[in-house]
Amino acid sequence: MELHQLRYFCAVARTGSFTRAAIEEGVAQPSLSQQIVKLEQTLGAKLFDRLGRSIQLTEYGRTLLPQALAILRQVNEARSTLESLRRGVGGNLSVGCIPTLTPYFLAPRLSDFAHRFPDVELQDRGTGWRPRMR
Amino acid sequence: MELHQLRYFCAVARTGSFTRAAIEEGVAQPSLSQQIVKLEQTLGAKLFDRLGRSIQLTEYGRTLLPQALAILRQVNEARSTLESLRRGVGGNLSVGCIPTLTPYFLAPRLSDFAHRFPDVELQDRGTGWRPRMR
DNA sequence: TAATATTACGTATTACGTAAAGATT
DNA sequence: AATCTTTACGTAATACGTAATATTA
Repeated sequence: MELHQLRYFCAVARTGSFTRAAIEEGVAQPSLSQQIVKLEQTLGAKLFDRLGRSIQLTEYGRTLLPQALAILRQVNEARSTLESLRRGVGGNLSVGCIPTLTPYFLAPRLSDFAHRFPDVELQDRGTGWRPRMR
Repeated sequence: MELHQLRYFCAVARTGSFTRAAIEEGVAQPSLSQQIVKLEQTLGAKLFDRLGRSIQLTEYGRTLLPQALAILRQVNEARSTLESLRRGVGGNLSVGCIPTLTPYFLAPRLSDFAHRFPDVELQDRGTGWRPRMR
């Protein structure tokens, strides 16, 4: 399983065509087709049903697709994170969140952010908001 | 950026040594060293400080490491998901969650699960629990 | 000098492109 | 017949291993 194979797979899934996928990926159709076959062999599962001209994802393909997208997204994220680090990250960003969501939704994301950009200082400035007590 | 390069990178980071990493990965040292250099070139950033015998992650390396691990984890997850699908998934699993967490914590994970194992039926059996109203 | 990383170079794998064949509407 | 995918095959890129060199404790 290689990254370019996952890219090709996603392109075929998205376009529904080996030809269009090859054009988008900038490779020859046969090359792309080979890589898909190879991916299928290494995974031990057919990813597409070839119905003449049209293509349809198999159950395996439908299972792999979101994961492949997630992998590629994460690869791009890694690239852009390093790129940000090279250029330096600047600017100013304020984030708000209702208290109920803070521990489960906001906190882990802030934690990831702090991990990724260790040079960005985070501050809790509060909201000034208080529950009505009267 | 290739998957095997990320594997090599993580191995070096974990072992702190090109030699030990090469042994673990089952390749010759120079080959592994080359791939690390190549990875550094494509990313445009040095990942390790070479201090004679010992190796230390640079800031770029420290930034990349968790992302590389996440990518490899996701790749393995994709593999094992397909493997599970090939073997068929069986058994019986009950999941509980306090109401406060359900929408933000449990729901998206169940959604992912349902997406990954479309043949597994999910049921909400309730908890029998009710808030005290007296 | 012993241990480790890099450089140099030859080899084998493999991804790719072109051309031809097969298949479906 | 036209369009799309697969197969066949030659080429170019590249990952790998061996050998030699450099570097440090």
